[in-house]
Amino acid sequence: MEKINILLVDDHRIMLDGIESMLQNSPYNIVGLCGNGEEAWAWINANEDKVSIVITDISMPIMNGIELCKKIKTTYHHINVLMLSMYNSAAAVDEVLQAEADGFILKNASKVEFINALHKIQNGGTFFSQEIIPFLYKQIIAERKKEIELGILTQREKEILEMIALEFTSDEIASKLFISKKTVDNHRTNMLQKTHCKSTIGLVKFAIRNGIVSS
Amino acid sequence: MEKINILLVDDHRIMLDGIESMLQNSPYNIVGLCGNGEEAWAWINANEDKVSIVITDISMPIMNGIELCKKIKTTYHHINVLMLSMYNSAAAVDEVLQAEADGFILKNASKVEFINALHKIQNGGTFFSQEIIPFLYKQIIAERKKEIELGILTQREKEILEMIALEFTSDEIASKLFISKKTVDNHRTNMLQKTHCKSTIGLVKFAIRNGIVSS
DNA sequence: TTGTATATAGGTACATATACCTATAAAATT
DNA sequence: AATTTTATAGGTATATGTACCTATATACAA
Repeated sequence: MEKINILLVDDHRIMLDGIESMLQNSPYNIVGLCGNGEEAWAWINANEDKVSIVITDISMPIMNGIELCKKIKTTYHHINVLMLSMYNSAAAVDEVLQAEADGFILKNASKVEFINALHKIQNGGTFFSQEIIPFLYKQIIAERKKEIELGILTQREKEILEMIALEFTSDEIASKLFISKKTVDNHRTNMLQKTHCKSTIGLVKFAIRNGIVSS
Repeated sequence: MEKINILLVDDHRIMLDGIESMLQNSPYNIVGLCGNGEEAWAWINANEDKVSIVITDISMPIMNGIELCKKIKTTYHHINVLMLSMYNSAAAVDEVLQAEADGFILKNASKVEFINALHKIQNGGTFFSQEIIPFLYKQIIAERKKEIELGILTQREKEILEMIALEFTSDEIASKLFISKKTVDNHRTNMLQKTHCKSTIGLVKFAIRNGIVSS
């Protein structure tokens, strides 16, 4: 039986060793080891037909796993990607999904789970650690809330809110948008009502919370 | 030659495997494996004379490596501790030093460095990864900057800034602090000057940026 | 000990924001 | 076709914040 070729990408030597020893006596064959995304990307470009699955850490120097995954997915559709992470943070899960990885497991996964993930991915499926699921769920709920929270404002209101949070006064905003100061103030009043904020300060915190501006 | 007994503590199975394979054909003998600090602490209390060196990860569930190290160092002076970390953050290094660990290396350390660290520690010495030094320096600079940013405000100013960011008006703050509104306004003016902000909005963003309040 | 920073408080003037109104035209929705 | 939302703009009054001042007592540092 022919073995499945795997490229291992991780900047932690111990991790590479650990995974390598895990895959002994399995149908998976490690054909390459890389210490960061850039190295891995060069390797793949030189050996695109020699690898079926790329197992990559998320946080690495120079080029991280997310970027690597995005590059792979836009150029080599036949290569599947399994992401590895130390922590199950909502942000990480989100990034992995956006990078369109085929699987995401934590580094404390058991050998059984690991092999299982590879098996599913190799067969065109996806695999996400059980531990990630509740986090993912929370993330989805949070995203929904975020959209709802932002959804209560119109495009114009968001535009004005951004300028408010950028420390422009109503007068300045009016000038920049070629509208009356009075109109800007009306938008302010409406936003205060909609967001149940007491003052501009609350609006600014709302803007930061929802990613309209950064602090 | 008698082997040196080692207790391995890490919540990542792959990491345990990796270290175990690294220590094959070495004078070190792994006599126990634990998944977190609490487990390890119980193990040590039951086998205090069977272990010479504890190799422990820093971040673990229930009880982390720092706490474990502190407990070991206050009760069992003869046990040496080598801390492992995924990242070389200044905060981590600082904590490791405070916990009085005998060594601190990163998880991407080579086998040679690993064995070297154990050797030095076993002989009553200490070992810290070279890789930690430059990062530590940067981190310290960064920490200093942060402290400077917050340090430009007095305690009272920070107190008032927090209340401002919590959407209280000067009048309300004055009432709560039993001072004049005029005093509060003076603090505002001073803070605006110190932080080079245009208005309260800038102050609030400053407060959020520096962790005085959350958005 | 002589300055410097801090916390306090007042005056005056001006700038900015907010709370109520009304009103109109275009766009979207029902 | 009728209704609602959105973006626009005005009036008036008040609330809140900001820019300049001065001033005092205390604590801390050069």
